[in-house]
Amino acid sequence: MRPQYDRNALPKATDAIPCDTCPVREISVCSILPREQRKQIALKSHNRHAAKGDVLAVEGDRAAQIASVTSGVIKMTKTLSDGRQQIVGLAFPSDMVGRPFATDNTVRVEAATDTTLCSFDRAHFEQLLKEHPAFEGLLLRMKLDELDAAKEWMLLLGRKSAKERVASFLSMLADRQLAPDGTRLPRTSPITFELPLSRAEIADYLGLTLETVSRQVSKLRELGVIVIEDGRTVSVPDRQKLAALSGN
Amino acid sequence: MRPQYDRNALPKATDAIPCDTCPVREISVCSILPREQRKQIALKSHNRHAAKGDVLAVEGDRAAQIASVTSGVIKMTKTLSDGRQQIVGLAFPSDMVGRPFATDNTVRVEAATDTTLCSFDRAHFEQLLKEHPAFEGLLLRMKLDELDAAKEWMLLLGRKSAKERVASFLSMLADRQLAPDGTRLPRTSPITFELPLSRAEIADYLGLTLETVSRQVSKLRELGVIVIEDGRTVSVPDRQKLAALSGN
DNA sequence: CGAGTGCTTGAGGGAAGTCAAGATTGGTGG
DNA sequence: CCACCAATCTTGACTTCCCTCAAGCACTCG
Repeated sequence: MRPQYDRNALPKATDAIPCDTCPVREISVCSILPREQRKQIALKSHNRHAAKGDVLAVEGDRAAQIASVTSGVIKMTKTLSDGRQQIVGLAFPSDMVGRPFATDNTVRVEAATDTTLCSFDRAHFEQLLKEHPAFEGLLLRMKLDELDAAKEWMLLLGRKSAKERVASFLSMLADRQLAPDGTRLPRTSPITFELPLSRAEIADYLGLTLETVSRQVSKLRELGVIVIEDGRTVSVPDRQKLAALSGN
Repeated sequence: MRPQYDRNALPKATDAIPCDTCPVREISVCSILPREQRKQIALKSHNRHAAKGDVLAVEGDRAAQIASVTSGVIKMTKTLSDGRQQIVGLAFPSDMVGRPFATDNTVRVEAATDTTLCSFDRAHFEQLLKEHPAFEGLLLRMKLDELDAAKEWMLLLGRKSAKERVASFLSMLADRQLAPDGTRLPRTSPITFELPLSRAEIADYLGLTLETVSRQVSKLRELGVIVIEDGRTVSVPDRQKLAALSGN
């Protein structure tokens, strides 16, 4: 069965990178598995690269691949028939994308930035889950966390003001930044990072319009809560202050 | 450690009902397990009843129980510090409530109607998951479905108009109704059902105000898409027509 | 029968959306 | 290296949909 999207947009296979040098080896699904299991799992996976904008799957498409993000950011979107769009999830390094145990995708999967992935055929992946209950257990835990995050986002989409949404988004990004060695950073220190999304994409994530996002970013800048180094680079001198504007 | 909520509000233990007469035996988690495993699981569970309004857990509380809903509807809510509320999930018969593998609840759990539950201590439940990979696998599948539903809801909260939200909600309720024998109903036939939520609760679920919900329900009634038998009882003569107003 | 609760309807206001210029940025090729 | 073009972002003016506030209605229960 042919996929409906452009084959050229598919991520290209690259030379296999052993898990030992994987950028997220400390925090990915694989991290807590014993070396032996890890090796078996590595055999079934292959490293892929996706350029910004590459579409990995579309709504209604056959769900063929499951992957762990090793660098970059993947966005998952849903679209109404008249074109209104909503980003329903972002996958950062160590997160999984793809839908095990379903024949069809319910979301469009697209690279928000240049991305590297550790990818599995869905059938192989499901086989691994069956053979390694520890792996399945870990995936369950990850999905439970994802569900908690989704609920948090439902609160944002249902009840927060535009300013609170933008502040929450920036706060979330700050919290998800990784140190150069792939480990997580403390939750308090000042931080500078690249926005992985355009204003339009941020709007689609926050349930706003791009103009509203732009206005609210400007207001946060005027308040001194954030510093815009250039359009896409943001500094947060005091994360408490930003968090205070996030509602909650 | 004492729970922070009123002990009197806790569901009361009732006489054990064997799985063989469980109202959701055909569709619950347990349904596809072999009889032997089912028996072991039943040993660890107990039937409980919760009256409408009973609070089973609050945000920040220790996560102590996991339960399968056997009748009624449970709502899960999140609240901002200034009182704004959002319902982030409903659990219908055969759905699970509770958060395995986390010490604290991130949501408030409350009976939206009179409810019966098949309940487990969290520690026992986690033990069962460990001992029965098939059970764990099934829970994973359920949580993946729940995640899909959450994403669908994010689209609603982020992008749909008030009228589309109300139509989507009624459409979803119609789809989730069970026949008297506990099996699922066809997706097309005309249907009459009770709203499990008040106007205020519907508003909290849809990210609207209760006045807006009331107005939109009135408009759908004027359009002839729904018939209000009495304040809480709704008939949908043509479900296609209702679905057409849901956006998507 | 009156009080309480939940629901409906109306009038007015405000937060975010829409439409429309400009300003910046970044990529490309001369 | 710089100039140009397209894409992205910002800002402004106006509109709209939903929220807020308020009043009245329909049931239920003491």
